[in-house]
Amino acid sequence: MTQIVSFRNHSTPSGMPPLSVHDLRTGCSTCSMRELCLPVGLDNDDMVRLDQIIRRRRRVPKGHLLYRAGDPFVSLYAIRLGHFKTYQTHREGTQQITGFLMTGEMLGMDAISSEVHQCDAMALEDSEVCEIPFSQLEQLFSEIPTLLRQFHRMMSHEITREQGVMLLLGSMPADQRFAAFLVNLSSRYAVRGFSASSFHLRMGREEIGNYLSLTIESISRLLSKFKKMEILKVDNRTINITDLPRLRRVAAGTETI
Amino acid sequence: MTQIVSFRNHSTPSGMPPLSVHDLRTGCSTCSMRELCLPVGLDNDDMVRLDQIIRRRRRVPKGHLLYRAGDPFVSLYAIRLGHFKTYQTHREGTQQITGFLMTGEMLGMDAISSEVHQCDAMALEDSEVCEIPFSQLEQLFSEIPTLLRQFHRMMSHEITREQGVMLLLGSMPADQRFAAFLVNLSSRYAVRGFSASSFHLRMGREEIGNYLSLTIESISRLLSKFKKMEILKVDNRTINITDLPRLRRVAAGTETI
DNA sequence: CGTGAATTTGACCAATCTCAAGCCTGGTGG
DNA sequence: CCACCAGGCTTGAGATTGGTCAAATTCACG
Repeated sequence: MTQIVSFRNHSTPSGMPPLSVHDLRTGCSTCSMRELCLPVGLDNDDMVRLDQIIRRRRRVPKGHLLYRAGDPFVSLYAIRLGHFKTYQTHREGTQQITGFLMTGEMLGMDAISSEVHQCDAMALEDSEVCEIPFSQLEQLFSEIPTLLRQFHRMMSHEITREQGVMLLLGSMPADQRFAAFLVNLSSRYAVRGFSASSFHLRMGREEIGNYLSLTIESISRLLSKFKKMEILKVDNRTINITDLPRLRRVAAGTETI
Repeated sequence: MTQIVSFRNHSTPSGMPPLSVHDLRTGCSTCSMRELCLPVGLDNDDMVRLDQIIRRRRRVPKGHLLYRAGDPFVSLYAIRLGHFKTYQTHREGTQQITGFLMTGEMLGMDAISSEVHQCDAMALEDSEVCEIPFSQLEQLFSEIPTLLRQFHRMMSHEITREQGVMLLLGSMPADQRFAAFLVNLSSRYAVRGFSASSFHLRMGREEIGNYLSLTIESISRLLSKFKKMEILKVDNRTINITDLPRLRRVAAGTETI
């Protein structure tokens, strides 16, 4: 692992072509399940069956909840378009964000065990998801072994991702955490065919701080520090990484500030 | 969730009878996979097929590695007896412990996605595991749907557990973290039919500190503090919880110290 | 332009770490 | 059986990172 932290890594196996704008417009082709099956030799019949299940779409406007903690678990959701955050709520009020998810990533896997959703999932912008009824998916597993295998990879990948966050929260100082966060976003946008160096933050400083267990003030100070170091330019929520290699070194702890 | 933190929760669905000493002596009956299938109506035939796969046992002496990061992923392991820790290694030297596992719990699920183990697994005492070759398990999935469903629950449960640790590392002060750690151990021993109030720590202060992202000194001070508060008694690595309700309140943050 | 929310910046504070010393404890050899 | 040693643990004092509080600034948007 050259990159120690891997927040929510893209769910796409490496080697997969990045999504094109065309993909974003046609059917459910950005759904994780479908994506994941393309490179592993599902035949056309299988694809059709998969599509029959995941065809249902649902729009979620900015700020609205896709599901909330306590809801019965019925479906997994693959993000077709947009961004989400997942968070758990403590005692009245305090929330802890457990992940930021983008196009092609999957929501709801943590609910399989208890059959109840463990967190809220909120759209950070107007978004659209594919609903995948889990019981139907399970049926399909028996018919399409490849699909099952990919599903296992996704679950396992989520476990690995969370271990990365544990590592980050557990043993990185603030600057390293934040750098790792930015590097992670950058890679995930790159995989999706967007710029790795310039992107728009869909979440506010407060949400970033919450996720990284830092205060909003710390995030702000770190942004200023990175700006001064000429690692990046900031225009409100637009980030422009001017020295990605250095940012990576900061994230890795190789370069102390 | 009354108990906010759920480190490595027991993998047994609630309502399952705790393991008896008898269980510990007969065959592979403590393997997670087997355990998990008992209450969900696997018939005898299925059970036999499962046993054929998981029959292979392996002893791991204290301090030895079951697998190490980078090893190719071949099997999952269910702990038959003993305790393990899993940890990732940073740059030369530093390690971050990601979990402590006990009898009946499963190791290796994080390796499915990459087909390479992501962490080292070391025995904290002389231990014994059942080896479950994953490819054979996959074959069995198609024959025994119930088994597959249980497997998904286990994966999902691991995701939930890690979210709990994220919550813990992200938003709890030191005393709360350590209390949560002890409450968690206590519950897991209770489920296994051991005393909830008195148990032996298999890991040193340093390992606890590493897991909770606290220094060894902090752990030591917290032990002293809890002793003074008459929440517990400590004799070396033997913990005796004298006021579990209060410890729970500290863990929950209800009772500030 | 005006208004409230989000962000930035500064000064100070507190939780936790670091460093350093001393203390048990269990194992070993005389 | 006892003394000694090494490793792990405890305790104290001071340093640091990141948090808190407060004020100033900028931005989004009507």
